[in-house]
Amino acid sequence: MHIGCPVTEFQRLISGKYKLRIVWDLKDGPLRYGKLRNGLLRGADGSPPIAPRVLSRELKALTDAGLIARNDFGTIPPKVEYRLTLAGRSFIPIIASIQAWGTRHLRRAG
Amino acid sequence: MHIGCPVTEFQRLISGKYKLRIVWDLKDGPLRYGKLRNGLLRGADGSPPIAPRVLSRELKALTDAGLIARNDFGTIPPKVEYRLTLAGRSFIPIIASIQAWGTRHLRRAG
DNA sequence: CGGGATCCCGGATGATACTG
DNA sequence: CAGTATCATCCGGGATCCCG
Repeated sequence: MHIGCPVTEFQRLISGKYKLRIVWDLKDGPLRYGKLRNGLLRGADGSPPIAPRVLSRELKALTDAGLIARNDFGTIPPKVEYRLTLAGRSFIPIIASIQAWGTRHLRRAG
Repeated sequence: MHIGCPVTEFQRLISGKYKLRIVWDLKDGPLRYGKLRNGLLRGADGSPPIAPRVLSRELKALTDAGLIARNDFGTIPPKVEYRLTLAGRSFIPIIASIQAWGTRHLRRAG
């Protein structure tokens, strides 16, 4: 596949409702699937909880993209950790900018 | 509507295949609909050209979001310009970071 | 506990034709 | 020139069930 424009590619890369949030939530260290899931639940303002399929899907996409890495401990019961790769970590400042920008310019409508 | 997390809100805001590109392409000054359209065509690597409906839709969304402004000259033939608002302009550095990051980490596969 | 398999739905995207 | 109307389609997202 061709890459025409890095911006457009980025668009595709983070397409997915929770991708940025996932990367962001991993900034302080590895998290297990369940923890990640619970973190994404925040906003009990009526927003539906994330479906396992969706979280799984986005985690896989981010892993394939090289932003995060999967650590399967292979135990019973299962334990799987996700952590940022170097590429993923290098992206954190940008999300921070986004967050700052959003806080200033997306100030709630209601 | 509630805003849980600025990052998630941002996700929603730029959801749309070309939104970031549109903002980015406007950074050097206002552009007319057709110019914008042609600019988005780049990447004649087989990627389908943007459908008028889609461009129109994204422009409206960005306008509603307050990132760009629409200037209708009301002439025949029609002339409509789009330009960044202050909020939109303040977002340019972030897209620049994204571009820089993408150039470093999304290095083309082919 | 961490998902995979399956089914469903709505919205986003795309192609084409048409108009003020 | 700058869109809108219309129709077809694809895909992301959600819900549920189940298994190792």
